[in-house]
Amino acid sequence: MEARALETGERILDAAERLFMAHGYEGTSMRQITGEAGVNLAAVNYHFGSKESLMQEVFRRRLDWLNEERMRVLNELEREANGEPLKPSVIVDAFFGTLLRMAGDEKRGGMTFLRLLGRTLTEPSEFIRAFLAHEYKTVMDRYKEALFKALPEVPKAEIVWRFHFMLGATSYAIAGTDALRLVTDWQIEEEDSTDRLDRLVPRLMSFLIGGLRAPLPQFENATVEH
Amino acid sequence: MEARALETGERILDAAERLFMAHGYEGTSMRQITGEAGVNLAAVNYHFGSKESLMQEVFRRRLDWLNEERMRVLNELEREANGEPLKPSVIVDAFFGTLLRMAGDEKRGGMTFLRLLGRTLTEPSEFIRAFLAHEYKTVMDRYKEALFKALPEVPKAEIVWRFHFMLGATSYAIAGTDALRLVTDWQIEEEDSTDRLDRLVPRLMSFLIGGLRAPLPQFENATVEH
DNA sequence: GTCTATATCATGATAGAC
DNA sequence: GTCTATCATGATATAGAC
Repeated sequence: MEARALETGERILDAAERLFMAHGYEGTSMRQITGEAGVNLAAVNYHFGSKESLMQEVFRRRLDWLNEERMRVLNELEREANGEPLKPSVIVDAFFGTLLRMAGDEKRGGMTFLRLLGRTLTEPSEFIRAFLAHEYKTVMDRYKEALFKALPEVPKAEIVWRFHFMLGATSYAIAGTDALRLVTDWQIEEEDSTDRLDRLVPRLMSFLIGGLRAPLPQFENATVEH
Repeated sequence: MEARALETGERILDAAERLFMAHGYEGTSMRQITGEAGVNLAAVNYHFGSKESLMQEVFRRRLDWLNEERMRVLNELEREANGEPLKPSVIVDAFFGTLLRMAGDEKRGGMTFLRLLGRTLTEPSEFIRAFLAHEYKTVMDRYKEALFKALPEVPKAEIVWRFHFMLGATSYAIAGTDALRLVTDWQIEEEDSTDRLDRLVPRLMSFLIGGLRAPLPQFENATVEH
Protein backbone atom coordinates (compact mmCIF):
# COMPACT_ATOMS: atom_id res chain seq x y z
CA MET A 1 0.00 0.00 0.00
CA GLU A 2 2.22 2.81 -1.24
CA ALA A 3 -0.74 5.10 -1.76
CA ARG A 4 -1.25 5.67 1.96
CA ALA A 5 -0.42 9.22 2.95
CA LEU A 6 1.81 8.20 5.82
CA GLU A 7 3.44 5.02 6.98
CA THR A 8 1.50 3.06 9.57
CA GLY A 9 4.05 3.77 12.28
CA GLU A 10 3.87 7.52 11.71
CA ARG A 11 0.11 7.52 11.67
CA ILE A 12 0.04 5.71 14.98
CA LEU A 13 2.54 8.18 16.46
CA ASP A 14 0.49 11.15 15.26
CA ALA A 15 -2.73 9.77 16.70
CA ALA A 16 -1.07 8.78 19.96
CA GLU A 17 0.50 12.22 20.33
CA ARG A 18 -2.83 13.93 19.95
CA LEU A 19 -4.76 11.53 22.17
CA PHE A 20 -2.16 11.40 24.95
CA MET A 21 -2.22 15.19 24.90
CA ALA A 22 -6.00 15.30 25.15
CA HIS A 23 -6.66 12.48 27.62
CA GLY A 24 -3.35 11.54 29.23
CA TYR A 25 -1.49 8.28 29.07
CA GLU A 26 -3.71 6.24 31.35
CA GLY A 27 -6.81 7.85 29.89
CA THR A 28 -6.04 6.79 26.33
CA SER A 29 -6.64 3.25 25.11
CA MET A 30 -4.91 1.52 22.25
CA ARG A 31 -8.28 1.07 20.61
CA GLN A 32 -8.75 4.82 20.51
CA ILE A 33 -5.29 5.27 19.03
CA THR A 34 -5.61 2.68 16.32
CA GLY A 35 -9.15 3.80 15.61
CA GLU A 36 -8.07 7.39 15.04
CA ALA A 37 -5.04 6.30 13.04
CA GLY A 38 -7.21 4.07 10.88
CA VAL A 39 -5.06 1.02 11.45
CA ASN A 40 -5.60 -2.34 13.02
CA LEU A 41 -5.48 -2.78 16.77
CA ALA A 42 -2.62 -5.24 16.53
CA ALA A 43 -0.45 -2.75 14.67
CA VAL A 44 0.71 -0.98 17.82
CA ASN A 45 2.19 -4.10 19.28
CA TYR A 46 3.66 -5.10 15.95
CA HIS A 47 5.39 -1.76 15.39
CA PHE A 48 6.22 -0.64 18.91
CA GLY A 49 5.93 -3.70 21.11
CA SER A 50 3.80 -2.18 23.86
CA LYS A 51 1.88 0.90 24.92
CA GLU A 52 4.79 2.04 27.07
CA SER A 53 7.23 1.79 24.19
CA LEU A 54 4.81 3.71 22.02
CA MET A 55 4.67 6.52 24.55
CA GLN A 56 8.46 6.69 24.66
CA GLU A 57 8.66 6.79 20.90
CA VAL A 58 6.13 9.62 20.78
CA PHE A 59 8.51 11.67 22.88
CA ARG A 60 11.76 10.55 21.36
CA ARG A 61 10.59 11.59 17.91
CA ARG A 62 10.33 15.20 19.08
CA LEU A 63 12.80 15.49 21.93
CA ASP A 64 15.78 14.25 19.95
CA TRP A 65 15.53 17.24 17.68
CA LEU A 66 14.67 19.71 20.45
CA ASN A 67 17.56 18.76 22.67
CA GLU A 68 20.07 18.71 19.84
CA GLU A 69 18.87 22.14 18.79
CA ARG A 70 19.22 23.43 22.33
CA MET A 71 22.76 22.12 22.50
CA ARG A 72 23.62 23.55 19.10
CA VAL A 73 22.26 27.00 19.99
CA LEU A 74 24.07 27.15 23.31
CA ASN A 75 27.34 25.99 21.78
CA GLU A 76 27.03 28.62 19.10
CA LEU A 77 26.28 31.37 21.62
CA GLU A 78 29.24 30.46 23.78
CA ARG A 79 31.51 30.32 20.76
CA GLU A 80 30.44 33.83 19.77
CA ALA A 81 30.95 35.10 23.31
CA ASN A 82 34.64 34.15 23.30
CA GLY A 83 34.77 33.11 26.93
CA GLU A 84 32.74 36.04 28.22
CA PRO A 85 29.77 34.91 30.32
CA LEU A 86 26.45 34.96 28.52
CA LYS A 87 23.58 37.18 29.55
CA PRO A 88 20.99 35.20 31.54
CA SER A 89 18.25 36.35 29.20
CA VAL A 90 20.13 34.85 26.26
CA ILE A 91 20.38 31.48 27.99
CA VAL A 92 16.73 31.56 28.96
CA ASP A 93 15.76 32.28 25.39
CA ALA A 94 17.97 29.50 24.07
CA PHE A 95 16.28 26.99 26.36
CA PHE A 96 12.67 28.13 26.56
CA GLY A 97 12.47 30.12 23.36
CA THR A 98 13.70 27.16 21.33
CA LEU A 99 10.98 25.07 22.94
CA LEU A 100 8.23 27.60 22.39
CA ARG A 101 9.14 28.21 18.80
CA MET A 102 8.44 24.52 18.13
CA ALA A 103 4.79 25.44 18.56
CA GLY A 104 4.76 27.06 15.15
CA ASP A 105 6.49 24.15 13.47
CA GLU A 106 3.79 21.66 12.53
CA LYS A 107 6.18 19.08 11.20
CA ARG A 108 7.83 18.91 14.62
CA GLY A 109 4.56 18.43 16.44
CA GLY A 110 3.53 22.05 16.88
CA MET A 111 1.24 22.99 19.74
CA THR A 112 0.03 19.42 20.13
CA PHE A 113 3.39 18.11 21.18
CA LEU A 114 4.11 21.16 23.30
CA ARG A 115 0.93 20.71 25.26
CA LEU A 116 1.61 17.02 25.64
CA LEU A 117 5.06 17.78 27.00
CA GLY A 118 3.74 20.42 29.37
CA ARG A 119 1.25 18.03 30.83
CA THR A 120 3.56 15.07 30.97
CA LEU A 121 6.12 16.72 33.20
CA THR A 122 3.63 16.35 36.02
CA GLU A 123 2.26 13.03 34.78
CA PRO A 124 2.11 10.55 37.64
CA SER A 125 3.27 7.48 35.74
CA GLU A 126 6.65 6.52 37.02
CA PHE A 127 8.15 5.19 33.82
CA ILE A 128 7.39 8.38 31.90
CA ARG A 129 9.09 10.64 34.41
CA ALA A 130 12.09 8.34 34.56
CA PHE A 131 12.28 8.29 30.79
CA LEU A 132 12.06 12.08 30.49
CA ALA A 133 14.61 12.60 33.21
CA HIS A 134 17.03 10.46 31.25
CA GLU A 135 16.29 12.15 27.95
CA TYR A 136 16.76 15.59 29.45
CA LYS A 137 19.74 15.05 31.68
CA THR A 138 22.57 16.07 29.38
CA VAL A 139 20.87 19.23 28.20
CA MET A 140 19.76 20.26 31.67
CA ASP A 141 23.26 19.88 33.06
CA ARG A 142 24.67 21.95 30.25
CA TYR A 143 22.21 24.79 30.76
CA LYS A 144 22.58 24.78 34.50
CA GLU A 145 26.32 25.21 34.09
CA ALA A 146 25.77 28.09 31.70
CA LEU A 147 23.49 29.80 34.22
CA PHE A 148 25.97 29.25 37.04
CA LYS A 149 28.58 31.07 34.98
CA ALA A 150 26.19 33.81 33.94
CA LEU A 151 25.14 34.48 37.54
CA PRO A 152 28.26 33.88 39.62
CA GLU A 153 26.97 35.95 42.53
CA VAL A 154 23.81 33.83 42.94
CA PRO A 155 24.02 30.61 44.99
CA LYS A 156 23.72 27.56 42.77
CA ALA A 157 20.83 26.15 44.75
CA GLU A 158 18.84 29.31 44.06
CA ILE A 159 19.52 29.06 40.36
CA VAL A 160 18.36 25.47 40.28
CA TRP A 161 15.17 26.36 42.12
CA ARG A 162 14.51 29.19 39.75
CA PHE A 163 15.13 26.95 36.76
CA HIS A 164 12.52 24.70 38.29
CA PHE A 165 10.05 27.58 38.66
CA MET A 166 10.72 28.65 35.07
CA LEU A 167 9.96 25.14 33.84
CA GLY A 168 6.71 25.20 35.73
CA ALA A 169 5.57 28.54 34.42
CA THR A 170 6.42 27.48 30.88
CA SER A 171 4.70 24.13 31.14
CA TYR A 172 1.55 25.78 32.29
CA ALA A 173 1.70 28.41 29.65
CA ILE A 174 1.74 25.78 26.96
CA ALA A 175 -0.28 23.00 28.58
CA GLY A 176 -2.93 25.43 29.67
CA THR A 177 -4.16 26.66 26.35
CA ASP A 178 -7.50 25.38 27.45
CA ALA A 179 -6.74 23.89 30.86
CA LEU A 180 -6.23 27.08 32.76
CA ARG A 181 -8.49 29.05 30.47
CA LEU A 182 -11.10 27.45 32.63
CA VAL A 183 -9.43 28.25 35.90
CA THR A 184 -8.57 31.82 35.12
CA ASP A 185 -11.64 32.30 32.94
CA TRP A 186 -10.12 35.30 31.30
CA GLN A 187 -11.62 37.24 28.51
CA ILE A 188 -8.71 38.60 26.55
CA GLU A 189 -10.73 40.49 24.02
CA GLU A 190 -8.03 42.45 22.32
CA GLU A 191 -6.22 39.73 20.45
CA ASP A 192 -7.00 36.87 18.12
CA SER A 193 -5.52 33.41 18.28
CA THR A 194 -3.01 33.89 15.48
CA ASP A 195 -1.37 36.63 17.51
CA ARG A 196 -1.46 34.61 20.66
CA LEU A 197 1.62 32.50 20.13
CA ASP A 198 3.70 35.38 18.77
CA ARG A 199 2.88 37.31 21.88
CA LEU A 200 3.21 34.44 24.32
CA VAL A 201 6.95 34.16 23.77
CA PRO A 202 7.89 37.74 24.76
CA ARG A 203 5.29 37.69 27.52
CA LEU A 204 6.66 34.56 29.06
CA MET A 205 10.28 35.64 28.54
CA SER A 206 9.69 38.87 30.43
CA PHE A 207 8.15 36.96 33.28
CA LEU A 208 10.85 34.30 33.41
CA ILE A 209 13.72 36.75 33.35
CA GLY A 210 12.03 38.93 35.95
CA GLY A 211 11.77 35.89 38.19
CA LEU A 212 15.27 34.67 37.51
CA ARG A 213 16.76 38.07 38.30
CA ALA A 214 14.57 38.89 41.28
CA PRO A 215 16.21 39.90 44.57
CA LEU A 216 17.26 36.86 46.55
CA PRO A 217 14.90 35.71 49.27
CA GLN A 218 15.56 36.45 52.92
CA PHE A 219 15.21 33.38 55.09
CA GLU A 220 13.61 34.10 58.42
CA ASN A 221 15.09 31.64 60.85
CA ALA A 222 17.36 29.74 58.57
CA THR A 223 20.48 27.92 59.55
CA VAL A 224 22.54 29.91 57.09
CA GLU A 225 25.81 28.12 57.53
CA HIS A 226 26.37 25.02 59.55
CA MET B 1 -17.77 0.11 65.10
CA GLU B 2 -17.09 3.18 67.18
CA ALA B 3 -13.57 2.01 67.90
CA ARG B 4 -12.40 2.66 64.36
CA ALA B 5 -9.95 5.55 64.28
CA LEU B 6 -11.78 7.34 61.51
CA GLU B 7 -15.15 7.09 59.84
CA THR B 8 -15.28 5.00 56.71
CA GLY B 9 -15.89 8.03 54.52
CA GLU B 10 -12.86 9.85 55.89
CA ARG B 11 -10.64 6.83 55.53
CA ILE B 12 -11.66 6.51 51.89
CA LEU B 13 -10.99 10.18 51.29
CA ASP B 14 -7.56 9.97 52.88
CA ALA B 15 -6.59 6.93 50.84
CA ALA B 16 -7.97 8.42 47.64
CA GLU B 17 -6.13 11.69 48.23
CA ARG B 18 -2.83 9.90 48.60
CA LEU B 19 -3.34 7.51 45.71
CA PHE B 20 -4.67 10.11 43.28
CA MET B 21 -1.62 12.18 44.15
CA ALA B 22 0.74 9.29 43.52
CA HIS B 23 -0.85 7.72 40.44
CA GLY B 24 -3.35 10.17 39.03
CA TYR B 25 -7.09 9.81 38.67
CA GLU B 26 -7.14 7.38 35.76
CA GLY B 27 -4.19 5.49 37.19
CA THR B 28 -5.91 4.75 40.50
CA SER B 29 -8.50 1.99 40.84
CA MET B 30 -11.22 1.76 43.41
CA ARG B 31 -9.74 -1.55 44.48
CA GLN B 32 -6.52 0.21 45.40
CA ILE B 33 -8.40 2.88 47.31
CA THR B 34 -10.61 0.57 49.32
CA GLY B 35 -7.66 -1.76 49.85
CA GLU B 36 -5.52 0.96 51.35
CA ALA B 37 -8.41 2.35 53.37
CA GLY B 38 -9.15 -1.10 54.74
CA VAL B 39 -12.79 -0.98 53.73
CA ASN B 40 -14.95 -2.95 51.38
CA LEU B 41 -14.94 -2.27 47.66
CA ALA B 42 -18.61 -1.41 47.65
CA ALA B 43 -18.14 1.30 50.28
CA VAL B 44 -17.05 3.91 47.75
CA ASN B 45 -20.25 3.69 45.81
CA TYR B 46 -22.31 3.59 48.95
CA HIS B 47 -20.73 6.71 50.45
CA PHE B 48 -19.92 8.76 47.37
CA GLY B 49 -21.93 7.27 44.52
CA SER B 50 -19.14 7.00 41.98
CA LYS B 51 -15.44 7.43 41.42
CA GLU B 52 -16.00 10.87 39.90
CA SER B 53 -17.97 12.07 42.90
CA LEU B 54 -15.27 10.72 45.16
CA MET B 55 -12.66 12.75 43.33
CA GLN B 56 -14.75 15.89 43.67
CA GLU B 57 -15.23 15.27 47.36
CA VAL B 58 -11.48 14.81 47.83
CA PHE B 59 -11.02 18.34 46.51
CA ARG B 60 -14.02 19.95 48.09
CA ARG B 61 -12.90 18.85 51.53
CA ARG B 62 -9.73 20.94 51.18
CA LEU B 63 -10.64 23.70 48.77
CA ASP B 64 -13.63 24.93 50.73
CA TRP B 65 -11.36 25.93 53.57
CA LEU B 66 -8.57 27.24 51.34
CA ASN B 67 -10.78 29.49 49.31
CA GLU B 68 -12.64 30.83 52.32
CA GLU B 69 -9.33 31.58 53.96
CA ARG B 70 -8.11 33.38 50.85
CA MET B 71 -11.23 35.50 50.79
CA ARG B 72 -11.00 36.23 54.49
CA VAL B 73 -7.34 37.29 54.25
CA LEU B 74 -7.92 39.55 51.26
CA ASN B 75 -10.95 41.17 52.85
CA GLU B 76 -8.98 41.84 56.01
CA LEU B 77 -6.06 43.31 54.07
CA GLU B 78 -8.30 45.62 52.11
CA ARG B 79 -10.11 46.69 55.25
CA GLU B 80 -6.80 47.61 56.87
CA ALA B 81 -5.69 49.52 53.78
CA ASN B 82 -8.63 51.90 54.01
CA GLY B 83 -9.16 52.22 50.28
CA GLU B 84 -5.46 52.53 49.44
CA PRO B 85 -4.34 49.99 46.81
CA LEU B 86 -2.53 46.98 48.22
CA LYS B 87 1.06 46.16 47.37
CA PRO B 88 1.24 43.43 44.72
CA SER B 89 3.52 41.36 46.94
CA VAL B 90 0.89 41.39 49.67
CA ILE B 91 -1.74 40.06 47.29
CA VAL B 92 0.58 37.39 45.95
CA ASP B 93 1.33 36.26 49.45
CA ALA B 94 -2.35 36.16 50.36
CA PHE B 95 -3.09 33.91 47.40
CA PHE B 96 -0.02 31.70 47.06
CA GLY B 97 1.33 31.98 50.57
CA THR B 98 -1.98 30.85 52.02
CA LEU B 99 -1.85 27.85 49.72
CA LEU B 100 1.74 26.96 50.50
CA ARG B 101 1.28 27.25 54.21
CA MET B 102 -1.32 24.46 53.96
CA ALA B 103 1.63 22.15 53.34
CA GLY B 104 2.56 22.31 56.99
CA ASP B 105 -0.99 21.68 58.17
CA GLU B 106 -1.48 17.93 58.23
CA LYS B 107 -5.11 18.08 59.22
CA ARG B 108 -5.81 20.06 56.05
CA GLY B 109 -4.06 17.59 53.81
CA GLY B 110 -0.51 18.89 54.06
CA MET B 111 1.93 18.19 51.27
CA THR B 112 -0.15 15.30 49.97
CA PHE B 113 -3.06 17.49 49.03
CA LEU B 114 -0.82 20.25 47.72
CA ARG B 115 0.95 17.89 45.39
CA LEU B 116 -2.35 16.43 44.27
CA LEU B 117 -3.64 19.91 43.51
CA GLY B 118 -0.48 20.86 41.64
CA ARG B 119 -0.74 17.84 39.43
CA THR B 120 -4.44 18.05 38.90
CA LEU B 121 -4.38 21.51 37.38
CA THR B 122 -2.88 19.93 34.28
CA GLU B 123 -4.86 16.71 34.60
CA PRO B 124 -6.43 15.84 31.27
CA SER B 125 -9.78 14.62 32.58
CA GLU B 126 -12.41 17.03 31.47
CA PHE B 127 -14.73 16.80 34.43
CA ILE B 128 -11.96 17.57 36.93
CA ARG B 129 -10.89 20.75 35.19
CA ALA B 130 -14.48 21.86 34.85
CA PHE B 131 -15.07 21.16 38.52
CA LEU B 132 -11.97 23.08 39.62
CA ALA B 133 -12.80 25.99 37.37
CA HIS B 134 -16.16 26.27 39.08
CA GLU B 135 -14.74 25.91 42.58
CA TYR B 136 -12.10 28.55 41.94
CA LYS B 137 -14.05 31.12 40.00
CA THR B 138 -15.16 33.44 42.76
CA VAL B 139 -11.77 33.60 44.41
CA MET B 140 -9.89 34.06 41.16
CA ASP B 141 -12.11 36.94 40.11
CA ARG B 142 -11.65 38.62 43.45
CA TYR B 143 -7.84 38.37 43.31
CA LYS B 144 -7.65 39.48 39.71
CA GLU B 145 -9.58 42.61 40.64
CA ALA B 146 -7.23 43.26 43.52
CA LEU B 147 -4.21 42.96 41.22
CA PHE B 148 -5.82 45.24 38.63
CA LYS B 149 -6.16 47.90 41.33
CA ALA B 150 -2.67 47.32 42.66
CA LEU B 151 -1.12 47.65 39.20
CA PRO B 152 -3.22 50.25 37.40
CA GLU B 153 -0.47 51.03 34.89
CA VAL B 154 -0.24 47.41 33.68
CA PRO B 155 -2.69 46.20 31.01
CA LYS B 156 -5.19 43.78 32.47
CA ALA B 157 -4.36 41.12 29.90
CA GLU B 158 -0.74 41.15 31.06
CA ILE B 159 -1.77 40.73 34.66
CA VAL B 160 -3.96 37.77 33.81
CA TRP B 161 -1.14 36.14 31.87
CA ARG B 162 1.24 36.66 34.73
CA PHE B 163 -1.26 35.26 37.19
CA HIS B 164 -1.33 32.25 34.93
CA PHE B 165 2.45 31.99 34.94
CA MET B 166 2.52 32.32 38.71
CA LEU B 167 0.04 29.47 39.06
CA GLY B 168 2.24 27.33 36.87
CA ALA B 169 5.43 28.01 38.75
CA THR B 170 3.67 27.31 42.04
CA SER B 171 2.04 24.10 40.84
CA TYR B 172 5.37 22.76 39.75
CA ALA B 173 7.10 23.79 42.90
CA ILE B 174 4.65 21.75 44.94
CA ALA B 175 3.82 18.92 42.52
CA GLY B 176 7.45 18.39 41.73
CA THR B 177 8.78 17.38 45.08
CA ASP B 178 9.87 14.26 43.34
CA ALA B 179 8.60 14.77 39.81
CA LEU B 180 11.04 17.39 38.71
CA ARG B 181 13.70 16.20 41.08
CA LEU B 182 14.22 13.73 38.31
CA VAL B 183 14.27 16.26 35.54
CA THR B 184 16.48 18.78 37.23
CA ASP B 185 18.44 16.12 39.09
CA TRP B 186 19.74 18.64 41.53
CA GLN B 187 21.89 17.95 44.46
CA ILE B 188 21.00 20.56 47.03
CA GLU B 189 23.48 19.53 49.64
CA GLU B 190 23.21 22.38 52.01
CA GLU B 191 19.76 21.86 53.44
CA ASP B 192 17.71 19.11 54.98
CA SER B 193 14.09 18.34 54.27
CA THR B 194 12.69 20.02 57.37
CA ASP B 195 14.08 23.32 56.16
CA ARG B 196 12.85 22.77 52.65
CA LEU B 197 9.29 23.95 53.04
CA ASP B 198 10.21 26.93 55.21
CA ARG B 199 12.59 28.03 52.52
CA LEU B 200 10.38 27.22 49.56
CA VAL B 201 7.89 29.92 50.45
CA PRO B 202 10.29 32.90 50.39
CA ARG B 203 12.11 31.42 47.41
CA LEU B 204 8.97 31.08 45.38
CA MET B 205 7.63 34.45 46.52
CA SER B 206 10.76 36.22 45.34
CA PHE B 207 10.48 34.55 41.99
CA LEU B 208 6.76 35.23 41.57
CA ILE B 209 7.01 38.87 42.51
CA GLY B 210 10.04 39.34 40.28
CA GLY B 211 8.03 37.93 37.41
CA LEU B 212 4.90 39.88 38.19
CA ARG B 213 6.80 43.16 38.35
CA ALA B 214 9.09 42.53 35.39
CA PRO B 215 9.31 45.13 32.61
CA LEU B 216 6.48 44.70 30.14
CA PRO B 217 7.26 42.77 26.96
CA GLN B 218 7.86 44.51 23.68
CA PHE B 219 5.88 42.97 20.85
CA GLU B 220 7.77 42.85 17.59
CA ASN B 221 5.20 43.17 14.84
CA ALA B 222 2.05 43.34 16.88
CA THR B 223 -1.20 44.97 15.84
CA VAL B 224 -1.14 47.25 18.85
CA GLU B 225 -4.53 48.84 18.44
CA HIS B 226 -7.09 47.94 15.84
C1' DG C 1 -23.93 0.18 56.95
C1' DT C 2 -21.21 -3.51 55.49
C1' DC C 3 -20.35 -7.54 53.19
C1' DT C 4 -20.11 -11.28 49.17
C1' DA C 5 -20.88 -12.21 44.79
C1' DT C 6 -21.44 -10.96 40.38
C1' DA C 7 -22.92 -8.33 36.15
C1' DT C 8 -21.07 -5.92 32.42
C1' DC C 9 -17.71 -4.02 29.96
C1' DA C 10 -13.03 -2.29 28.43
C1' DT C 11 -8.32 -3.04 28.57
C1' DG C 12 -3.43 -4.62 26.77
C1' DA C 13 -1.61 -8.25 24.49
C1' DT C 14 -1.10 -12.31 21.37
C1' DA C 15 -1.83 -16.46 18.29
C1' DG C 16 -2.33 -17.70 13.88
C1' DA C 17 -4.63 -17.34 9.13
C1' DC C 18 -3.73 -14.80 5.03
C1' DG D 1 2.52 -6.44 7.40
C1' DT D 2 -2.17 -6.80 8.28
C1' DC D 3 -6.17 -8.97 9.75
C1' DT D 4 -9.72 -11.61 12.96
C1' DA D 5 -10.56 -13.70 16.96
C1' DT D 6 -9.67 -14.36 21.48
C1' DC D 7 -7.37 -14.59 26.08
C1' DA D 8 -6.67 -13.08 30.63
C1' DT D 9 -7.20 -9.45 33.45
C1' DG D 10 -8.95 -5.68 35.77
C1' DA D 11 -12.21 -1.95 35.69
C1' DT D 12 -16.77 0.37 37.72
C1' DA D 13 -20.90 -0.54 39.50
C1' DT D 14 -24.81 -3.02 41.72
C1' DA D 15 -28.04 -6.64 43.76
C1' DG D 16 -29.14 -8.68 47.68
C1' DA D 17 -27.93 -11.31 52.13
C1' DC D 18 -26.79 -10.11 56.72
